Amino acid sequence: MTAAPDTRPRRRDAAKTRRLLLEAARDRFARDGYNTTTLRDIADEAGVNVALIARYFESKEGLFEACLTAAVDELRHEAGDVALDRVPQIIAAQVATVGPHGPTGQLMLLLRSSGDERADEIRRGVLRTSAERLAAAAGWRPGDDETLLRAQMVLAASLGIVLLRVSGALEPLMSAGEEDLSGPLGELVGALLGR
Amino acid sequence: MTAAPDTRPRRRDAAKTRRLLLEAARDRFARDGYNTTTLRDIADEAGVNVALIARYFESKEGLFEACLTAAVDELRHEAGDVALDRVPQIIAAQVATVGPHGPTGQLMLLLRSSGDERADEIRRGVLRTSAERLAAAAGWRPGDDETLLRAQMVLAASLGIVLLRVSGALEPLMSAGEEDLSGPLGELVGALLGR
DNA sequence: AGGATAAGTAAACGAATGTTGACTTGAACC
DNA sequence: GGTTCAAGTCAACATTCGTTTACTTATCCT
Repeated sequence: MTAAPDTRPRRRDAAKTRRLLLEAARDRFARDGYNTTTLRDIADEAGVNVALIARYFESKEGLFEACLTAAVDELRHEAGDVALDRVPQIIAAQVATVGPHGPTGQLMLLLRSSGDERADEIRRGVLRTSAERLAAAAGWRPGDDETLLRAQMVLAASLGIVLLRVSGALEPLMSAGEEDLSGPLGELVGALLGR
Repeated sequence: MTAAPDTRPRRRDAAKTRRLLLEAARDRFARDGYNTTTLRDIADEAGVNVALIARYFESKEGLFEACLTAAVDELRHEAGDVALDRVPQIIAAQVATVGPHGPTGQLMLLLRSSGDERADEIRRGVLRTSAERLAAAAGWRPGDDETLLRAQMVLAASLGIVLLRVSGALEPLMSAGEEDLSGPLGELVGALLGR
């Protein structure tokens, strides 16, 4: 019997607690912002000790940075090059799945400033490449500032909708489903990045 | 010589320092959010002593609430009932004047949560009536959820653009002027609340 | 079985923050 | 001029937060 990977749940599992911390941190950071969220809140929500954050993520900024890069990976995985007419559906799906207590609040992380220079750098990079990918779907070539501006406005609109949904308590926007959003979003994208 | 109101600058002027504190607080709250901003920062920026905040505004939450109501008054003053085709210009003007160090960051206050229940109540009220006024310009009547949803999406888009301009460092969106924004905004509004 | 090592815990530190109270100073009024 | 009271200052408080340190306990290896 050679080395079969042990799949039994271990009472002490570094990878698991690290993952629990990361998930809890993403939820809290996305919902409440960087400065409002305390490490003790995160640790409690993950059910582990506060000191473990320092062990696994060095510091609070390190944890936030890990949240950002994790979100970046998921987003990158999700969307490659897409056709323009599928953009509204994708945005609607992303926006709709972000409820006040929803699981996928990655988008919100892009708006939550930490003050940390490196985290801000990552954040800017994600926003910039997202806008460029969006613009590219509308036939953007480097130098075409008008199209890029419009793509950034689409991105800004999407983020604004997410923000109001998670923290705004505006009806009917908050409880609107993907099917309610995709229509108006389609017209919005069509108007800005036009057919 | 009867009681002519004394217009000479007084070395000690309660109303003036109160105003200085309020302006400094609005700038910092709008730019950095509630929890990130410290009372000592605000007092330093206003050039007065920290303890005066407690005297004039009771507490930090009281100060934030004062900022919100002040912003509400200005916004209410600014826009009564307007025709739909003038909406994009108004939004563009509001959005354009909000630079990273600009003076009028009232809109951002609507997104900065304080956690305080009464402040959140005010915030929700402003957002709700703004959306309804916007919807009314597009012929909305109570019960018409589709139009209201679209008006809220316009509002969300505007706030998202402001947010990315003040904290995003996205070019060309950040340095776009009112004349660059009014065109695309017009198409956005037209598409969502459209004729 | 027994030690070695990683995983987890508990408690405390220093710094920063909101808030409070006593004190000082300037201006208005007699 | 002297009194009075608001306007402004100073210093300290109790908490909270991020972080560190020393300690305990479970799991793996020989």
